[in-house]
Amino acid sequence: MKKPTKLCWFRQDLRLKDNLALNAAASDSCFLPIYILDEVNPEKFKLGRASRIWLHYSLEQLNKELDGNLLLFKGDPELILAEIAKKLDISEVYWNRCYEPWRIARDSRIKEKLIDTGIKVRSYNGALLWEPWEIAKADGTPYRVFTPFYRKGCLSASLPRKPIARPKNFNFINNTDLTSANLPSCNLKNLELLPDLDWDKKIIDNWDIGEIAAERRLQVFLNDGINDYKDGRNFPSKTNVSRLSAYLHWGEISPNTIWHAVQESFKTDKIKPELHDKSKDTFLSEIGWREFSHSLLYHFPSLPTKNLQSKFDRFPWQENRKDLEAWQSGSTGYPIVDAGMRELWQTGYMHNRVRMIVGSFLVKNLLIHWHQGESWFWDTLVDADLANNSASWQWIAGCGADAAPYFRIFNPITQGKRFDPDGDYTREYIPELSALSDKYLFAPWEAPDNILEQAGIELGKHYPKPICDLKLSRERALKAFSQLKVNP
DNA sequence: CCTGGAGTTGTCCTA
DNA sequence: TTAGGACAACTCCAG
Repeated sequence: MKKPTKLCWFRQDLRLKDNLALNAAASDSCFLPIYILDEVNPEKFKLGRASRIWLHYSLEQLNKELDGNLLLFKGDPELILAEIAKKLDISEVYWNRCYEPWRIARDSRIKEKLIDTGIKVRSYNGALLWEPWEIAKADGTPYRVFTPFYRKGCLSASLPRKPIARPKNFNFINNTDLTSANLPSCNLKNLELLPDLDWDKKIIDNWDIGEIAAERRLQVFLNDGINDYKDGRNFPSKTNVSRLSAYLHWGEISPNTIWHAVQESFKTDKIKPELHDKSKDTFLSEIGWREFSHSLLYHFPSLPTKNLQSKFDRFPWQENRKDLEAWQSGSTGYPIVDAGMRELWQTGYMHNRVRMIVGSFLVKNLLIHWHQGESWFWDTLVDADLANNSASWQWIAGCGADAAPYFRIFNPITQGKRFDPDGDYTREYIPELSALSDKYLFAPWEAPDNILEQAGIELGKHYPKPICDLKLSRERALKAFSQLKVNP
């Protein structure tokens, strides 16, 4: 009699460490690890281009860690899993849960089907510190404000589970069985995840992708970044942010691993305890924001498409192709905005402080709908995440949960001066302005002609003139927002 | 049901 | 030069 085979379906948990589904599937007997690229079920939110690049290299790494035993498929998981189960006599199927509404629907369908055919199915929490349905107010309804969600909901709930070790060894299904089953698997190249243009080269130059790289990144952050996180995180040229977002999204590191590693690293550190504690708490609360976004998406599945505050449905957004393209390409004429948008295009990432600046600029100064920003970020960020992306765009637009008040309109000149005081970040991404002094760096149109000339800049030729007037666009936004008042 | 306090990240004007 | 208040009103949350 053949040994029963257990299947581990990798999804957004591309790691061996702290992977509950993997440990369950690989505990004994025969083990089959698979990944399925599903381009059938997601309707609106198919993977963006940057995400596809990241996924390509993540799968390559994961396959390496599994000694080349990861099977890849492309298509509808429901059909593929049924075929594998039938051909290989699969007895048990394991995965870690995902929380996008379309995945929840798909996975419950699949679970039901598999159980119907007599297969044992188990799913685990591998992506969140607390399940969205566990955190609720006393009356059972979900939180809509971050602070009570985090302090009362999360921190007073059970402590996050400690990470578990990776399985010691794998008993992969043998090759003869696999070959004779003739599964419709394909190689990495056939998944066609890489774009036609050379864009991916720039992106991978900036990142080491995969589980091992994620752990290294965490160590770098714990050694250098986190100590001055509270203040340093606001400065895009400093190295105080973790840059773990993409790894977290793809599950190359678990939030539990990060949470407990941070706690541990502070236990042993005796320098400047009060500052450290503030930095520690601030960083952990950012993990809390990730939990909050996922909770919002879970309880309000229309978060990616509909204003959480429906009074925003009558907001007078402007259609403006030209302005949108200027924003996307980093040619608005506002250096800190353009630096951010170019960082995004060149690296697949943007520093959080700058995300807020470019978001505020799009939504408030240009009055362009947050959907446009959301979808550009979705396409170009390596950390594109449905929950974080939609919750954050709604937040900056003012229509989200616990959102920024409407009068909070970032001034790109002030923000540039305050958070990039030496201009290092801005000059890195806008080299054509590098010879311009700090004084005019964030408002080059204010520089006298001779200063511009000395710096070798002709506005409108080497660098664009600003596409809108800050004062006027601010007033226009305030007026637009005032139309939403319930009792004018 | 009522009530009081509070709500990630800002800007601008005025004294 | 700098510190403090206005910018509005609303909803959320907990006691």
